[in-house]
Amino acid sequence: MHNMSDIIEQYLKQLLEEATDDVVEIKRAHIAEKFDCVPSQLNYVIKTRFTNEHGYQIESKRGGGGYIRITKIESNDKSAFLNHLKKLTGKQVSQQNAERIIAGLYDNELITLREKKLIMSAIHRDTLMMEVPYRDYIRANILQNVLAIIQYN
Amino acid sequence: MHNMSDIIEQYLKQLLEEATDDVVEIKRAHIAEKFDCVPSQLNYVIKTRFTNEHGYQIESKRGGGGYIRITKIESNDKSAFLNHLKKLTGKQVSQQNAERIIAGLYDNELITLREKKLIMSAIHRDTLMMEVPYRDYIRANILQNVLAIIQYN
DNA sequence: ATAATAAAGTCAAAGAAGGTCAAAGGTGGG
DNA sequence: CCCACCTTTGACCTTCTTTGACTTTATTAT
Repeated sequence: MHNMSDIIEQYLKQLLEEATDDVVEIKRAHIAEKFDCVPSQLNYVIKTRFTNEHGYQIESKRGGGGYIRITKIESNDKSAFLNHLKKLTGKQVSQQNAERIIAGLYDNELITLREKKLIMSAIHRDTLMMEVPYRDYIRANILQNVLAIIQYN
Repeated sequence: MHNMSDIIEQYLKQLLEEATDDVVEIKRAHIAEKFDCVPSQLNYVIKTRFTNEHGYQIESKRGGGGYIRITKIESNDKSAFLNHLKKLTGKQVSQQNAERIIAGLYDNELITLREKKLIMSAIHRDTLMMEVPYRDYIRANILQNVLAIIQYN
């Protein structure tokens, strides 16, 4: 792992693995101190690596006794998880969000590494070669198909 | 071995030999400094000597903690078949021909049934939702990517 | 209630890599 | 000697990360 953000990402994911209930609660300032970085770096890590699309849910509270709670979205119920991703995809989807969703599928072991690569390449803007918003519509089409196939195969 | 590019090529290949797992990760600026050349020369070396066709795969990341990762891929005889299919696909391809090619991949056990379904759905005219000839171009793009991924993964 | 304190959130600027492209500089075969 | 084809170089671009000043929200003490 190369940079602070990656290291913190790994650390948080490890905490999640150790947690029995897929929930982990942290103190932003505490983690920041542990890794000797500014607190807002935690927000960056969370915003770029623990999104809904990735299959995580974030809750937090400010003020005294504040916290950030990261919950891994229930993927035991594969169908529910896929429906969740279908909703996030909608009728149009950006490359960035699509990539997060696909990464989430892989992290949850719903697709193989090669499938991930195949799907990633199919929804890439260079492959689609057209302007937004059309691109985002086609991408959503492809991803919706993918999600349906994974759900029922 | 008289020019810089050849020397850097040799150097990188040596690093690959020393690596146990056929992967080597470099910092562009660092190598450039070591050989006293401009960083972009590394891009030149990689683009001309470490292509897919040469049997290498390149990944990279920008920003803090950025890197260039070179992976050596073992080339087997399925490569020839895939190259053949790449030629058949060309820059544009009809749904019918694409489906034949994909079926061929499955029949030759180069893809799984689910992968076949995923790819079929991605290149279907209902998914691409646009008129020929654009449809045939995008379809060819997708299929070319698919073929490359199968070839090198 | 209010004020003080304790968190977390936002956002934009600065920093750190790598990528692109075209012009300029070599080189070797015909 | 020329032309075609590498290589080398550098200016400029894009992407990702780090940092910090400022804001908002919740709790606690007066």
